[in-house]
Amino acid sequence: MINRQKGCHDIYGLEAKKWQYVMNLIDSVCQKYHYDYIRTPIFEASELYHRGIGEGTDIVTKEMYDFKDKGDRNITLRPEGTAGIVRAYLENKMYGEASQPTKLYYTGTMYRYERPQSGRDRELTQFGVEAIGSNDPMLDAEVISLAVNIYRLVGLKGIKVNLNTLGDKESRGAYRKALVDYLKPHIHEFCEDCQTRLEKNPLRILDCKIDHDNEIMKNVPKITDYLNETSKNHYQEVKKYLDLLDIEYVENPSVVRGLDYYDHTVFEIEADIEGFGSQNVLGGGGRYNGLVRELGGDEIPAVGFAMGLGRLMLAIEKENIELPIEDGVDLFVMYVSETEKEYATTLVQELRMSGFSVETDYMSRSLKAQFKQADRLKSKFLIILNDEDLKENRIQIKNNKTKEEEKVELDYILYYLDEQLATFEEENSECDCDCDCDDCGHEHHHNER
RNA sequence: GCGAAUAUGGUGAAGUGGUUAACACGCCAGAUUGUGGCUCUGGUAUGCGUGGGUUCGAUCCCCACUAUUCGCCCCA
Repeated sequence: MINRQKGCHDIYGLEAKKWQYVMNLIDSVCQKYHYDYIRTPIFEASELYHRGIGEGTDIVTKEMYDFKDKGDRNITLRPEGTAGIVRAYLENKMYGEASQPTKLYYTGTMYRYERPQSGRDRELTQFGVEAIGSNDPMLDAEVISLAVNIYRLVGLKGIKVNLNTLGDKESRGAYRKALVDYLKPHIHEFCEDCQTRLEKNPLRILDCKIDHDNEIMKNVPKITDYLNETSKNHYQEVKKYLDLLDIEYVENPSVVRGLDYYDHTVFEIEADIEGFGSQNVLGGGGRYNGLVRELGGDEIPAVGFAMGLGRLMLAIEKENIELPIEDGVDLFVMYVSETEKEYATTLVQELRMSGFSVETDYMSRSLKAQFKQADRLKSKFLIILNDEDLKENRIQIKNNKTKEEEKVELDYILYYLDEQLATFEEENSECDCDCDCDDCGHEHHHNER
């Protein structure tokens, strides 16, 4: 017996339906925001990530799935989406297209060699957007609002947006220097990791959980004091547009992000839900004005985010949100004799081609067991074939809710079923939630408790 | 990479150093000679993660390994 690999999952059944629902929601929201779908390869040249994500980052130093292919090329399974998208943007010269900025979205699996735990897998699915070619702060806000609105639309309540800015290169350099100067005399009091961070990536010390409560951290220099005019303005504008968009956020100077390519706006959206695991960041992103150049393009600004869909699913589960999932079938066709079975074969196909979702028996079940199976599948109507009826060119159709049965002439089956299903839907679509909304058409759902 | 917990049938889950390892769900059949969902009756399962050790005897005790889960680190 061969088992699934560590940190990977088989998604099927009800869970798979939930995924499909969320994916569809994402597609429709992105369409409204006018982001175009893009699909890039799951593996890329290793160098892309070394240059794109940053040589010193944890992802690159210890979490990448990389290997040599038969042609001796260094290959890496993508650990994140942005670098590949920017590569595609440059390679396909999207900057030359008439419509700018280039707004793209993707969903797909990413791979990181990590120790799995709640909310963290080796194969993870991310959804993300990238808007390349504009430095407009309104776009920063749009990207954040797109993420927030997706969480809102699935019905999540406990989300919190943490916002910060890293400033441009100049500001960040000045801040970095001030930070190192401030921390250096005390660094021996910090944890081992922070001691190495001081050299490699001092900003990361800000979100260290171990040293967070250290006295010294209370008076640590703030990035906001080191922003130059352009950086300060950009940040102010982003906040202005977020307010206009009615997106709540918390300014949190400890949000620094783990990938090197970020500058200016950075944000993280965390789950504020009881019982959620410690990996509570649902999504994050920001501006990365330096990345396109880093990967060989011109100086082209960009902004984006990514969210982990596995964590989103976890959040949906923890908040007991019931997604409006369609399951079950319209019709179950039952038969016993061989001639009935032959008729069932063609009837089932005809009904399916006419737009109904239809199931039948493949297990040589007794009639009784077929009734059970039909119930399990939540079949709305049952068709019970009978040689006697067939001789008289009619079939028996039973409403599985009211238990009413009717014999219907073969010529009228489609018409009859269309009509019956319509009234069935109507009778069973009454909203049983106790909300006060006017138009409870089940387009939305409610998770008030 | 580090730490902790767990490992019993299709599923959930009791339990014991010693004849046939509970119970529940599920599934199948019958009561109901072609109309189920409730009920009752019966049936079902090559099951104690793998490899060693202690013992007359191990699912139970010890060791190792593996896997899963949770946490650290880091990230989505």
